[in-house]
Amino acid sequence: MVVIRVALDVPIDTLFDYIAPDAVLQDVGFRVRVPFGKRFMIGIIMAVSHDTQISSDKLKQAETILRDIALPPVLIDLFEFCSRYYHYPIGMVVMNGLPSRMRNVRPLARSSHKLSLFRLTDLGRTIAPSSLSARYKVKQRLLTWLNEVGTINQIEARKISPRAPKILQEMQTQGWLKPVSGTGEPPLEISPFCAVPLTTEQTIAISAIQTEINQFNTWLLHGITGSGKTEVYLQVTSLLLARGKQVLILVPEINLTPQLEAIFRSRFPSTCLISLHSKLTPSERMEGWLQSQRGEASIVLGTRLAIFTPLPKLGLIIVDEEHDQSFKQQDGLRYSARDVAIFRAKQANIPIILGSATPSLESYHNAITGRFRLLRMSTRAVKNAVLPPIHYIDTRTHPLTEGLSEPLLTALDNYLNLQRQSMVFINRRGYAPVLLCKSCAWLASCPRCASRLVVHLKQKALCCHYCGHNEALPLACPQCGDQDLMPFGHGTQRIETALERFFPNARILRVDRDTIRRKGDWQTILDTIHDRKVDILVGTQLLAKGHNFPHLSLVGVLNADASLYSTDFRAEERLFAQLMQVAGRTGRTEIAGEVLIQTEFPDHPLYGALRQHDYDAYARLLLKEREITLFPPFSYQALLNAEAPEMTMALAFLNDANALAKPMNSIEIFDPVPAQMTRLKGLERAHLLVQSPSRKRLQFFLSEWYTKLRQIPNRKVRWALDVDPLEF
DNA sequence: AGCACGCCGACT
DNA sequence: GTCGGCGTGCTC
Repeated sequence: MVVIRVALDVPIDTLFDYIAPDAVLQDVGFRVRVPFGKRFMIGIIMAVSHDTQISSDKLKQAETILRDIALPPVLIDLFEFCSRYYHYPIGMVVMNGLPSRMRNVRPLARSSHKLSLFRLTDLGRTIAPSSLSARYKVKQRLLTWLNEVGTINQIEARKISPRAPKILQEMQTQGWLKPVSGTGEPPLEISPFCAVPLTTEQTIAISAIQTEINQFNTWLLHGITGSGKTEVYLQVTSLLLARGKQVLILVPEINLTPQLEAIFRSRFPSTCLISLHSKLTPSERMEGWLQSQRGEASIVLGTRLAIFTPLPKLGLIIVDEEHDQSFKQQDGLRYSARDVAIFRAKQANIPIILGSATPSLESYHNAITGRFRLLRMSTRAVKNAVLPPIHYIDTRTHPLTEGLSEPLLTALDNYLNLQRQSMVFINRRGYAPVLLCKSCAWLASCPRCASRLVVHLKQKALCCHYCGHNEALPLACPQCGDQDLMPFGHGTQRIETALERFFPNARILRVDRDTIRRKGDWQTILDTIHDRKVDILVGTQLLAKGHNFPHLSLVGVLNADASLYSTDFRAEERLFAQLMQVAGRTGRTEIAGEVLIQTEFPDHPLYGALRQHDYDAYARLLLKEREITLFPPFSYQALLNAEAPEMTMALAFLNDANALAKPMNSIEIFDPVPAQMTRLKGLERAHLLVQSPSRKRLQFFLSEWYTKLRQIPNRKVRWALDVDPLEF
């Protein structure tokens, strides 16, 4: 009797056995349609066997094995590793990692046009976009793109206009375009053209990686902002493309994809590059997945979900901004794409590069203890570009008007007169974070969360930044009826308004999640900044991440101190990284920049190290503290999260869980406590922390504990384990 | 997660 | 009498 073991998208941590008379060993990895309870489901065959533990009266027969696309064995191993390490049901791990389109039985037709990639013919190159009449706006934009980037695919075209695919066909019949086959043949341009000579540090980094290009190594590329990490990525990528290998590049945020994509595309114009992220339609994602799986896509660039892409010829993984929290998924399968990437590189025996100006303390510790190989780049790549001086404005002696100090306003005025760009950074969107009634001290709070509602004056609304709850801005206090409601504190909208008053002639642009949504396009904002159509930028950390603004001279930081009081032991690490990133936005060209930070604690060691741009000194200081307190990276943690309608239920569950835990050597279990965000979306939340100096022992403990936890009869409590948690 | 069964209250 | 509330239990 032939039995197949199937992974199904259900929250039960087991595989399901089915009789499949026609199954063979080679069917592992194929999809299969099976009866499950009263319905049918699509699953993945994880194993083929001759015996089963399941009694024959329960055993059903599989309906059809869909032998169209198979998951390669390495991907199955990867899923199994994730299920084991993160203690999450195997079927849900598998389905989380695959395009949703695969759950559909509809044949995965390869629509012919999706593959096509176009480039200009010699005739096409002679046509200036501006020579076309304004009636052909789409055609103009397609030509401009092609002139700048070299190639265009269907997905990019559709972003320009929904009619673009048709117009591309038209341009092809006009003889302006020719299709390029994306069949993964080695690129014509093997060594990429680099306009600027490499720095010594770049050369050293590249040749170090090059000498061990065929084996597993975790390289920590610790390069200050502007030191040219991207150039190192490009050069190492070209080495592997020349060997016919595939390269996987992970970026933290979707906003960073287009930028890096454009750089890679212009450097490797005839190489098939695809980008994978959550904004693609299910079909687009499926198509990208298939191109990767067939080995046609040579460069795969994407957010954390891209780590589960099948890549038969994988030769290198790059994780850019490796310290970024976005690599950790915060719900469902709580995986760290960076850590999974390291596993994957080891599995494939290939190098992995973790790049950052401010590495996570975990990675930094691994580098100085020799587990990772450290590559440093401490000078800026552009000649004469220097790191900007950082000054502090003591807000105890400099009073604030609308959140802004007089020295900062003077500096803004100076740079405005010099026609240089400035940026004011405040990590809080909206107008004011609190709405307060002056007569009865009522505070606007979210009905579903333990959070304050944020005033959004322009939309005349109160918003919860955790659950999205939105209500009209009240005219009077709902508690006492007094009309004296006061917005308290400052957000980007309020700073924008204040700056408009202080500098009526300046062109001010606010950049945060709200304006991105409204304008619909991050790219147009970037263009506006690059074309110097803006004098003062006001924004959140969205502005800080990875972007290069050559005309920026002044960076002002408001409200940085908030993180210094945080109970989160990683808050300082994050604040330091964030301020280093913000400071790095300026002085990237020959023209020196300047950073002004408003703070109540200018003598805090964090600010001292920041002034020196000394990541190492501060990282070592933080590591000392972590060593004494036995926090990560000197211990490994797991969090048991529970949520329920009542806090008592959540805590009761955690107490039961605690009682079930077998006391073990070098495993420390803390008491259950309410989560930082006590209530979220109407559910009360609590957790229990487990800590151990040994990752192995922690894993051993968790495996045993998890099997017991699964047997607790499920009351109204939803629970999940978070291994290596970043949020508490 | 679905989807059943099952046992109590308020309706045509 | 039965429609429907959601507690409990199972899915190979």
